[in-house]
Amino acid sequence: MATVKDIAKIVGVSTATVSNVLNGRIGAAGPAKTREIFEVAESLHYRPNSLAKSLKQQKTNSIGVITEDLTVFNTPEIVDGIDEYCEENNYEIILANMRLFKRYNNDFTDTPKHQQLFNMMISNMAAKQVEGIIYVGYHSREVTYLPSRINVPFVYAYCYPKEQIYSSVLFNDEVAAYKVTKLLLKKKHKKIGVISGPRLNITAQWRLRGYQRALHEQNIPYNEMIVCYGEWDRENGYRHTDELIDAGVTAIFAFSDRIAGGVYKRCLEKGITIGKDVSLFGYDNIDWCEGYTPPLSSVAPPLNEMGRKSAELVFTQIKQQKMPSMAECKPILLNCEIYERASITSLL
Amino acid sequence: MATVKDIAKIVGVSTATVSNVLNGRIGAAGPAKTREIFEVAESLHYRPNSLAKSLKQQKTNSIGVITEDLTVFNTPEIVDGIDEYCEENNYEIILANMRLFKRYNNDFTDTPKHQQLFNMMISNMAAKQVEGIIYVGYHSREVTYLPSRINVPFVYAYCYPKEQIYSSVLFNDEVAAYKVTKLLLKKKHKKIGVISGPRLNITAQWRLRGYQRALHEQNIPYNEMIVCYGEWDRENGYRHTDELIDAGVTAIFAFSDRIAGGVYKRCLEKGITIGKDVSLFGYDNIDWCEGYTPPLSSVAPPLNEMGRKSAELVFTQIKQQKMPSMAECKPILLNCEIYERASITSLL
DNA sequence: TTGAAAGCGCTAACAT
DNA sequence: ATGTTAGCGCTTTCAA
Repeated sequence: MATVKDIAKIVGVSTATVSNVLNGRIGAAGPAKTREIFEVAESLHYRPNSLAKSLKQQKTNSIGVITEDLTVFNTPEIVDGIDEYCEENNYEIILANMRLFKRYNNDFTDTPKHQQLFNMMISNMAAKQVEGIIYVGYHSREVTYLPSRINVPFVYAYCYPKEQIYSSVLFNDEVAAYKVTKLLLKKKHKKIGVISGPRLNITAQWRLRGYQRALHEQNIPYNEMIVCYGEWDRENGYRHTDELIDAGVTAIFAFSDRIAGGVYKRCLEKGITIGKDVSLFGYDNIDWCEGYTPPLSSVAPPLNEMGRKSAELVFTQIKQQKMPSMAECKPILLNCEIYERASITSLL
Repeated sequence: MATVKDIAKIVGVSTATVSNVLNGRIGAAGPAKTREIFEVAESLHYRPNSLAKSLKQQKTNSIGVITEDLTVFNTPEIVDGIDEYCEENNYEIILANMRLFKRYNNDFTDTPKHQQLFNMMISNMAAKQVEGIIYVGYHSREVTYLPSRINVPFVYAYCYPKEQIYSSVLFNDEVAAYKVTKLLLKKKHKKIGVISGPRLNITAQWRLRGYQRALHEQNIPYNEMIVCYGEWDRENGYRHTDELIDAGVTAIFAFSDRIAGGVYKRCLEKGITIGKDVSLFGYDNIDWCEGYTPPLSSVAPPLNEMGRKSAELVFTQIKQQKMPSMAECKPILLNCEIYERASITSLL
């Protein structure tokens, strides 16, 4: 690679002049020399060495992004949002992927091993002099990892820290579930079954709360007999369809699209037509929603926006040159979008 | 951030000694000093500045990964494979995402604008002193972009360059389609319909060739009446189901899982049971294959392996210190895996 | 308008 | 066993 020195030698000026000219300092050299410097730089395919530049300037214009697992379906879209925002602000991303799924055989309990890997990644980022770090979870949850003695802005996306001393960006499950339930109520559904994720899952709990609030507003008593729990998978939906149908629900709110997939399957077997005999709502708005017959109504988390917002927070903190206050570290909850498709119908 | 200088000052030795000790040069200092250096480094939370280190050593231990679009379904898994291999070799990834889809409204013809963006990305990577670059396409195809005057190893993954002067890694569509067809033939299907992607698409053409070869081996004449073309989407599958069924096919080979999705939909409407009345094979092995009723048989491209292989090629070239020969630049075609699920059945 | 020189943090050849 | 020194490529005072 050609260096400023090479150019300086050829043109017969000092490296300082070359640097100044190339960086657009007007009047750094006479017009003739200026042009020559550009020409030589061009012909040598000169590219400033960003390592040297950053080292000198003590500024890298880069932020680190640590993903728990890049291959988990929502992650790339969040990273994309971060990337987009960074590009607009002339920053670059250093990406590190923990590969939690493959590395630990899907064991996601936060073990010391995880903590160690986490520390390593942070350490690496610090070594690269990133000006901020965004930690992208694979799924909305509380993570126990805290960056130890880090002196750069740190933001959690799609997850939140045990202690609220760092910012985090999530989406509002309660409001989304409230909206969905209200929508179903408006369509005259009075008996709305729920197939939730695990009972202890915080996300599931928030969604349930939104569901309850909507019912409450309409003075419909909460009936726990038509609320089922299980994993986030198809199997769960499949298993609980019968009891909900038997209980006489006219609509089912599945807390994930995969769960909804199980409902489709079971209904097909039972000869029940979704969108006619029973209404169905999912959650996540995965690609395949449009692929179901009929297409599945669903809740779309604002993934791209979460990415952008996280980046925005990081930049704000970079500019402020100080850690955010406790108050500023309250998780930011963005709103989801509700997609109404043929899987739901109005009664009457 | 603490530096070697800080440590040196506190311990009362030279920076050289600190550096040597910290880098494990045994006997670089007496046991007492050695221990003290480590202690001080620890207490200062010292992290060597990798910019300075790389600059000095003229070696970054990093390779660049340029994705056409990180959010396109197959991309993350490929990147994951690259990442995995790099980690094993103590290299790191610098990721840059072109965001082709969002940036250009899904216009994927290789325009001058694309070329310009491509050059910018390469240029950026070069500035960061990456030791090699992997370009990850969003879909198997020929790309016209060539890295101009790059002096580091360059490998195309999931796409291949116009001129074969760089390595590329893809998967073998012909062999995969051959295997699928052969499998269906073995199950006594004689009349196997095809719903292909666009007629001019190179991938579609290779798959069709595999299909034809398998038929040819069994002396079954190729019947173009039962081969349909269209987009890679559900609509295409939906539209062509009737004519294939009417033509009396007992099995349908859809060249993408999304196309297969359309077949499911139409069959559901017609009261035809897939996996019983008609067998169905897809391609891509998307997550949702297991979600269809019955689960869709499909072809899984070796994404992770493609990533690993690309990285391997880069490392080989880095070690060789020279550009690969033309012969070495023949595209590497990895084999896909065939997943047989309940969507196909044996006749008799 | 131009350049000399210092220095970012680190390492490595070469003293001592 | 430990230190001196030079230098990676760049920017940036400060001086001429």
